[in-house]
This record gives sequence, C-alpha cells and structure tokens, in this order.
Amino acid sequence: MSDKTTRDHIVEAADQLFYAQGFEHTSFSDIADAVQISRGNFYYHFKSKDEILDAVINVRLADRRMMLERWEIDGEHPADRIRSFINILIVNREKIKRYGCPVGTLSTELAKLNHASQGKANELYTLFRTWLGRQFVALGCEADADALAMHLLARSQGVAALANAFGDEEFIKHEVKQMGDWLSSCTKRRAG
Amino acid sequence: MSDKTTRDHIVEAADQLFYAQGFEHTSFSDIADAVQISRGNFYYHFKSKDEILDAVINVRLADRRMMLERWEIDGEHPADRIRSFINILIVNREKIKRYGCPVGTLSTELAKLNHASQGKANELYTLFRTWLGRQFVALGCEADADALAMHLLARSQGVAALANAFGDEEFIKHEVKQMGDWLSSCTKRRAG
DNA sequence: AAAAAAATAGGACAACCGTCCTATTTCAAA
DNA sequence: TTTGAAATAGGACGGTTGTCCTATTTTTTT
Repeated sequence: MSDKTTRDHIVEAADQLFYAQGFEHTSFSDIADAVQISRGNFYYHFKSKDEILDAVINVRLADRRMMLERWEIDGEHPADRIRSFINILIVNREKIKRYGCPVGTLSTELAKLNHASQGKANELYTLFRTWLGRQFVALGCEADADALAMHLLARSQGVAALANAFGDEEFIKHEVKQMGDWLSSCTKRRAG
Repeated sequence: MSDKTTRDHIVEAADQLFYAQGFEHTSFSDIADAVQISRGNFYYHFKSKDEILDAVINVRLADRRMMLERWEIDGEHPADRIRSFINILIVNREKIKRYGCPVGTLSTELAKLNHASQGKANELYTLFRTWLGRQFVALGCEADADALAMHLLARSQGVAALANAFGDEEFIKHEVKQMGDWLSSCTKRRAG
C-alpha cells in the first residue's frame, strides 16, 4: 500500500499525538497503540522519547521549509506571499480551534519542561521569522523588516491561542481580515 | 510571622509551580517540598490534585478581579484603563520572558490535557475580555467593543508567547508601544 | 489537667512511566 | 536451503505518580 517505513509511521503518529495531547502527556503506549506495534519494538527505532521528539521537530521543520520555499519560487508578489502565511490560520482553522498552533503550543510546553529540545523547537519560529523578514525586505521595509515579521508572528500566535481557548473559528476569520488590512496599509504607506 | 494557613501556603506554592513548570509537570512532591510539609498531610487539605488546581484558578481569578476593579474605581479615562491592561506586559516582562503568560499557558495546557477545569481556567480570559469590552463601550465603540477586546487580548497573548520563546524583553516594549499607538488611533478615529 | 479535635508525618498501594533485555519471527542474501 | 541480519513481541526493571490509610503530634476546648 505505502512504502513508508515503521520509523516514518512512528514519527507521524507521534507528530499528531504531540500536537493533540502535548509531548509530556503522550506516552509510549499511546504512540505504540496508534502505530499498532509493541512497546518493546520501539527502542529498535529510537533510543529514547526525546529522540522521537527530535525526529518530530525535524519533520515539522522540513515540512514548513518546503511550504515556504514553494511560496517563494512562484513569481508572486511579496505581499501575496505574506498573505499566504496569514492564510495558514484559515486553512488550519479547524485544527487550530481544537489544538492551537502546533509551533506555539510545543514551544510553550517545552519551555515549561525546560526541555533540551527547546531551542530546536524554536527554530520553527525562527524559520517563519526569517522568511517573513525577507518578504518585508522585498517590500522595501529593510529598516524594520524583522520587527514587522515578529509583529505578524505574534498576532498569529495570539489569534491561535484565543481561538483555541474560546473554540471560535469566526474570530480567526475576523482577525485574518484585519491582518490583511494591516498589510495593505503597510505596503500603501511605502508606496505613497 | 504570617497568619496564612497551611492551605494558603499550598495554594500559593502550587500557583507559582504551575506557572513555572506547568500543571502536569508539577508533582505533589514538588509542592510538598516547597511548602515543607509531608506528602501525606496533603490530602487533609485537598482531596485531589485537581482540587488544588481549582483553588489556584480561584485565587488567580480573585486577584485579577480585584486588580481590574481597582482600575475601574479610580476616576480614570477608559483609555488609560486599557493602557493599564497593556502595561501588564511591561510590569511582568521578566516573568513573561521566562514563563509566558500565566493565563495563556495554563489555558493551552489544560486544552491539551482535555482537563475538566479547562472552562474554569478560560474564565480568566473571559474576565479580561468582558472588562476590556466595557472600557471600549465607555470609549464609544459599542458596536465592536467585544471585537476590540478580543483583538487586544490576542495581541497580548502573542507578544507573551514570542517573548517567552525568544527570551526577548525588548520585543515586549516595542509591541507595547505599538499597542499604545493603536489605542490612540482607535480613540482619535472616534473623536475625529 | 483531661478530653476532643485539628493537623501532620510517613509509609503502603496500585498504576503508569520510560527504559531495557531477551526470545522469536520475518525476510533477504548466500 | 541454509545462514545471518533486520525487525518485532512481550515482559521485567526501577522509579515516580496520585491516592489513601493509620499512627502520632499539636492545638484547642472543656
């Protein structure tokens, strides 16, 4: 059917479970049940739970990197690329409502656990930050490109957090519209 | 020295530990060590860990309620009250950098745990939401008072999340300034 | 001072955790 | 078909968790 290795299945199941239940609250048994393998066989593929987390973060990093690269190859305007980023909130609104932002919630959890992979998880933030910064530079906002990137990142995080708490998808739509307006006013201020 | 009961000490220690380490990652032993009582004695004051969480949330609710009421009694302008809210980020920037927002991180964690006290924890959000909404109404923004309250809440959450991830207090200051400007433009748009 | 109540200590408990070990099975190379 | 490596199953392990129980101490009341 599929040529995915057992290892891939484990990482995939762990990815989903870490997102839905959190890293600490997901046990080896949970993952083993999801993949339908025995607990013991686990340590043939991974030496520890932390190693699985590492693999999960690597997969997430690779996924997002690919997505952002795809958005950059197309001959789109930088503003439209940024709009693609904002639109993640719309595309994933259902899951965000239920589980929050996968990047933000993992980062928050690992910070509390003071986990060794904290830094690596935050590379996900940095990935978006750098990419957004590059788009703002392309828009002609060299001076405060990074600040604008951080601003947008923060607003996305806040929207995801509240949408999750209140279970409110409409709020996402409303805020996304505002973020679009904000972006327009940004570019217009440049042009005018 | 102090006339605080043992129960108060437990709740206080649990409050801090839940904030710094998260609810699930904080064990009975952690709290017992902090309060310097035996684990066994614990169940004389609380029937379960969930009951401690409940007490912690109640304390947090009471604290915030008192703070907001204090801000409303003073004959201040609604805009200045809202500025007081925004300024929480500045006052607590050190702790936010280290542990994030106490309201947001707890809400996020309980959502993942699918914990029974999820709703109660979210009352903290609702408290601020309602209060902010009331201030925006007083500012003359009846139509979209709640939306403005949610917007401000979301931005605060986002700022706290990123400040925590990047360990960046300067970012807080920068965003707080912008939120002040946004508020000014809000009120001016009304007045003009 | 005696009696009753409140508070505390310390250990027992079953369940679960991440980890590890050792048979057994599967499968490909020879 | 034989051989050896790769993959899997299942259970044992020590530690920790939340919970509970029962003495003992402390405090209050009479």
